[in-house]
Amino acid sequence: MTKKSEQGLSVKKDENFSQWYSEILDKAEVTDLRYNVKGFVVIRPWGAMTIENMYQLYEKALQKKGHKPTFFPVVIPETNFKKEASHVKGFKPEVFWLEKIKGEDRLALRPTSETAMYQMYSLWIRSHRDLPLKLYQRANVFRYETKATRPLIRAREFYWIESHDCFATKEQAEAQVQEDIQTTEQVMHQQFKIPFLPMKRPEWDKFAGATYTVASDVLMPDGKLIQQPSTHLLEQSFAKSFDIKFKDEEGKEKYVWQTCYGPAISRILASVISMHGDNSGLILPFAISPIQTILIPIYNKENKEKTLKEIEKINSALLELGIKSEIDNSEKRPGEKYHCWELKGVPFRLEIGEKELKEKTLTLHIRDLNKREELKISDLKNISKLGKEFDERLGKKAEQFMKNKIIDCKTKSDLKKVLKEKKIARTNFCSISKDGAKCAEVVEKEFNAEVRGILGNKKEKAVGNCVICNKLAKEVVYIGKSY
RNA sequence: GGGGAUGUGGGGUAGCCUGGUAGCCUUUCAGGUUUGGGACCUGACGACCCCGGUUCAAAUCCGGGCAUUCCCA
Repeated sequence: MTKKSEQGLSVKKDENFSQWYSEILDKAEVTDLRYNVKGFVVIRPWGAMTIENMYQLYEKALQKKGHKPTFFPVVIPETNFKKEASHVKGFKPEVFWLEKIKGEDRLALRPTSETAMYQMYSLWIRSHRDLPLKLYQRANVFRYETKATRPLIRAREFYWIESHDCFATKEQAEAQVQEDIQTTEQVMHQQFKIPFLPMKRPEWDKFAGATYTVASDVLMPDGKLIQQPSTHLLEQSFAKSFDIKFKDEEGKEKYVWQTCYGPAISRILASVISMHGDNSGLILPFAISPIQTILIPIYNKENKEKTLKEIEKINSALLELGIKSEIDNSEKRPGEKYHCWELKGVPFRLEIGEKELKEKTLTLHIRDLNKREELKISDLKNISKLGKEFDERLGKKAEQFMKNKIIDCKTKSDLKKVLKEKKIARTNFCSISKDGAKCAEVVEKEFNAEVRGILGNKKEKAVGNCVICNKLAKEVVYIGKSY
């Protein structure tokens, strides 16, 4: 085995995605899997800094739409947790319970925070003037997953944002669901460059306690769908259980209408890694990379001092421009540095050596294109523009990947073929209310796939019959394999 | 959900069948020489997943547990 394959990635992304994914997490120093508790991983600085950037962009978008931050306790008393019946039923098997402390209520580690936050909401909301109330928190949550866990993809602890909103009317709450879909579009798609299908889930697959759920499905390179941010119309089920009421303009007491929204940042990172990465390692969008330009000095004894001095100047200029820039001053040789930073997915590398000093230029290496260009020192200010173009290329590529994978199906054999090709089927289906559950079971048994739902942000009209039972179809659904 | 495979220094592995000295590559650390695509020299640190059983003797055989990983549905 050559040194190169020992130190770089030993598998190709399209040949063995699972192994590629595990290896890249380790070698790019995103996570360390050796913590040795099933479903829990250590997130290392490179991963944590990326996650931090993602959090900031997400929170900024939420705040712009009127959400305010909070922090709630990680523990939820059992009595609270049990207040909303269908919520308990849905989550009960997944809860980590703390051992009971004598004389105190038993405590759950939050799997999600409705039952923590809403008891406070009932204290905070009194008048229609308190509405809408739109709060969120940055939180880690705990779920006892029984399926196979995968780092960042399906873990027993994950890092997310959950926003919980209260309104005076149902219409406002439904508008919030649409706003949440827009937020996913603006952040996950426009900024992280992860395209998605907003799927209104079938009745049998909605969030425990919700009237309906719209979840974003993202396609992974192995052809499986992964659920990303989901938004839920809770209507008044929790409001009634937690007694969240307000007096309207006429002095009438009413229950609030609620929604909640949960983007799991650590899981979105899994999609970012999987969607954009290549056989050389990660490719991080310019918008979220902890380092946007890495500067590599190349020198010999004679010009070392001069080179380092010049590179300091360039680094300062970049920092001044608001670019996250760093100099790699380690004692590794240039070639090793190239490989290292390509593995970590830094968008741009600037090389500065004798040639550049002489010509007052820089050599710019572009990660996704694996191409070198000459950049004049006077053109440093173009880096942010180049960063935008960098992200646009990632976005286009991702969209193309997704677009080519949604195939219209009319028959069971179409369906079989499409799923075998690791694609998503778009097809007529009898119903996503309870009536359709039987057909969904057939899909699961015969094709090992799931009915993911209908588009959540616009209506697609079904013309024809259900692909399974052949009765008149009410819906156009999307069917795919999933995580 | 079902099935298979594997646990040996930080990482990758040999040894296991046929019980008896834990070998190799890499990383890390120290010092030195180097610096335009994964450098070299010298030296050092560091391991048999856990619990039980068989045996004079267990990395090796047996049982259980835990963990990792792949495949299928």
